[in-house]
Amino acid sequence: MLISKLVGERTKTAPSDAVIKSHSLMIRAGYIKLVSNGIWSLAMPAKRIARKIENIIREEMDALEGQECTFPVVMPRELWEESGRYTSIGDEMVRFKDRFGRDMVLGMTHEEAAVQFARDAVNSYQQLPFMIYQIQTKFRDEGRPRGGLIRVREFTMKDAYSFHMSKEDLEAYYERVYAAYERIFKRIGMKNFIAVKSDSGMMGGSISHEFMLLTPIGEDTIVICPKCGLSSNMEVATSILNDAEKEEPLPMEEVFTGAAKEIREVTEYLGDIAADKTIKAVCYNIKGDSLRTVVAFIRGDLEINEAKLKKVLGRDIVPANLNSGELVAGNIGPAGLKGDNLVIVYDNSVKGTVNMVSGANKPEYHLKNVTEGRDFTIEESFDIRKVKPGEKCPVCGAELEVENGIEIGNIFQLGTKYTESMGMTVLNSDGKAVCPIMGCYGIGVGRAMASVAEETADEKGLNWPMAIAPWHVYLCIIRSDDPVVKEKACALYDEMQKKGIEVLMDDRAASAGYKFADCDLMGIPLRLVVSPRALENDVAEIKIRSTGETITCPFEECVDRLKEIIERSIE
RNA sequence: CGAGGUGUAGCGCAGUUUGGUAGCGCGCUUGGUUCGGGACCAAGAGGCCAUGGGUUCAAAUCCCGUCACCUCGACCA
Repeated sequence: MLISKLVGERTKTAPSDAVIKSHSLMIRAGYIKLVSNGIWSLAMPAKRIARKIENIIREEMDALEGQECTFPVVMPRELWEESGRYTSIGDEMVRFKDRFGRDMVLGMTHEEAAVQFARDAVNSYQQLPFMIYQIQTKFRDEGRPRGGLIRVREFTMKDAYSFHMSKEDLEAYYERVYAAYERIFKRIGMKNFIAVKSDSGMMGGSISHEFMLLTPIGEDTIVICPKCGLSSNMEVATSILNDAEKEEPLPMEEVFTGAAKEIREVTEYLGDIAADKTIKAVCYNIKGDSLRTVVAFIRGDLEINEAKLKKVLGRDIVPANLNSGELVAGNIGPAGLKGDNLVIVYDNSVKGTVNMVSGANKPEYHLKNVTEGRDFTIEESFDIRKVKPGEKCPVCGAELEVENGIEIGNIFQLGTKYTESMGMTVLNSDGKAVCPIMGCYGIGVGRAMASVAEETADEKGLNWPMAIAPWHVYLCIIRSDDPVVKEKACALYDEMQKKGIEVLMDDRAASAGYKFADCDLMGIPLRLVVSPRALENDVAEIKIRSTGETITCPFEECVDRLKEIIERSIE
């Protein structure tokens, strides 16, 4: 490819609205162009990277006996009603009518399509297990896309679906996919990633993992044990709290606290009270049922984990509107709390507490020395709290750390949610119809690309690992107006292409510095300079983008040297 | 969906306070001089100032509405 003909504008100045490296640099290097909020066009270099990532994924999926298919982007409402997700999924799924007035949806995931595809074709246990996958466009109408390709509405995803006769078989296959995912992310050049236990959310199913790139810009929060390696998404992470000191219960008393409502205000008002000696109430409404209010009690220094609370309730929740009800916002406490339509949930941290401060359920007053078992009684408590750094690992007891990550892939043990709801059965060896057990496995291609960019870019620009670089070599002609130089460079260009080296030639009549800067910005791993100076000495100069190392070699040998470096860095 | 911010040439921005001929840098075109880390000179091209409605002799500028984009939050297989 000649850079003079490459469509995609490279700029010296960063777009003012891009706040993360990969977003800003991919725009500056002419890789991506915004079309609409969360919707991008990819220029040739980005498309080449995407294709290389896809091919690596494809190889690994094929090695797992995967069968590549394509499912449709547009599907009819009826298909999604079979699984019940036409109504259970919210605004994230785009719905529209076709010209005949039929309800259609844009695919945001393809469990329904995969089951619909497989259920008629597969009739016998002898055809299982199998895995079908696709690499295709998804559309999810995100509320707030951000960060360039990190969070978008339209994107390319590899999604795979496996079908098994037994849980054991699924588990064994799941392990193989897990290992394949680790290989995929390593092969595309990602370094600082981990697999974490995750919430299976609307997907259904039980066991699931997310593969996360650890980075401060990540939107997900991950709890990691530095000692035993246990790592979980914050949504499901658990920890052990330090035991409270044993205390004798003191008589409960009412204290005036005026306008103090938040824990910080109350502890400041009362002077000598620590936040962990308080109980706070956090209120929610059940989604679609605004009459009922969920009151979650938790120790004052801790935070409610809404994902866990949702699971305990089995319902979706939204922040409560307390203006209309009988609750006294800011003064809610477990002792003496009365009200119709209340759903009270206690966090484990409140169980067995002694001499706590909590709301008195009337304006301007709190209670001191509230003691569980005497002033109120917990029949059942749950873990509905967020883990904080420094709390103890539930497995080994070491102090947990909290980091941010970008989710770049996930794997789920789905179970029979879709095969049951959509009526997919096969005959087992006893001739009995059973629903196959499913797993599903996703990787976002664009997000993986942006994540690698984020991890490898430096102050000069992008910096692609050889395995996914848009081109291996940036052939930089200094003095392209010199016919001898130009001729030599063009000969090299042809030779490299014959030998399978992917090369981008800078044939422009620009200064050396200008070209070097573009090369660095685009992040091409190797730079080959052909110049009058080098030709005079019959040498060529190779510069390695990632290390800054420069190699001077005899002109005749440079293509072979490049070939060798490329092969060494892809293995 | 809530709060805040921004829309002026392909990109980055000034001009808006105090209404009066649409500007700068980069990039682009042409010619010339340069030529190993974003060269220089000269001459050009390119804008319905997001959009709709007001106010005014006159609106990028003042008023009202709408849209788009960005940030934080909510939401998110």
